[in-house]
Amino acid sequence: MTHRIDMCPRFESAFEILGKRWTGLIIRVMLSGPQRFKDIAKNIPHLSDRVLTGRLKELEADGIVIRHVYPETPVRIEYELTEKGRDLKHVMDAVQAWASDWIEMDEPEEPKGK
Amino acid sequence: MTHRIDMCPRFESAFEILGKRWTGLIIRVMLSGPQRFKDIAKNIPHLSDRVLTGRLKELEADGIVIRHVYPETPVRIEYELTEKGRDLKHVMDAVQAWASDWIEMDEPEEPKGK
DNA sequence: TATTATACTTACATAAAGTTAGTTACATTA
DNA sequence: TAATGTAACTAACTTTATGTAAGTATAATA
Repeated sequence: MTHRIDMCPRFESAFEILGKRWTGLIIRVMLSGPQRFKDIAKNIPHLSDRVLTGRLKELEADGIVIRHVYPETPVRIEYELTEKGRDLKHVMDAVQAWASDWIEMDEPEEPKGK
Repeated sequence: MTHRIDMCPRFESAFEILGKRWTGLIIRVMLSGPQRFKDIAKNIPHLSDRVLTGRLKELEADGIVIRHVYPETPVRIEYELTEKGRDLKHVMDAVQAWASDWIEMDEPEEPKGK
């Protein structure tokens, strides 16, 4: 009816994943290799256990992450990126490049005067 | 204390912007040139006015978008990406490439059997 | 049996997003 | 002059997502 830009549904799908809080940081941390739950949590300061659990499940459902269970004592569970997940490195690199060019960091991490 | 990966604060900042629902799609639509409020809304189906207003303000505050007011009748307001915003094209291209490689679209946009 | 550690769950509070309706400003029309 | 129409919001309310704190499951060990 009206002429609208043809928004690629794959692009929309991609942003349903990336456009959620924490997802980008989780993937970035996992790009350095398989990680245990607590290691991911440790590397992403304000991320809660509850949300990390949810995100890992979503990413697993999306085929971006695999969950490995090692029946040791205590049980060891590792999360690893699939090829699909590792290929997001190109996206993360682009974000990093943009951030390096454009984000200033004069103020400390949590500015008070807000 | 513990050894954690040094999460680049610029990267975190970038994902505070990109890691919000709709932001990626809004920027993608704006990459095709200055747009009026209603045009952006028209090109992003399920995005509400309320959220679009908020996102445009955030993006303006982040220096990614400029708001131009043309005192015509009725008043015409156009939103345009700044250089900082246009430079996000590289990120969007990487997302598009990843999505083209990895996102399947067998099922219709809103699968029923979920 | 009690203790310890990891990887979750659950319950509840707050913040963000969705939905619908209304407002403002101005020119055109009746 | 009053009614109408349009774009760009804004307000009120509901629903969903996230934050926070505490609790659970499992298995080896003391």
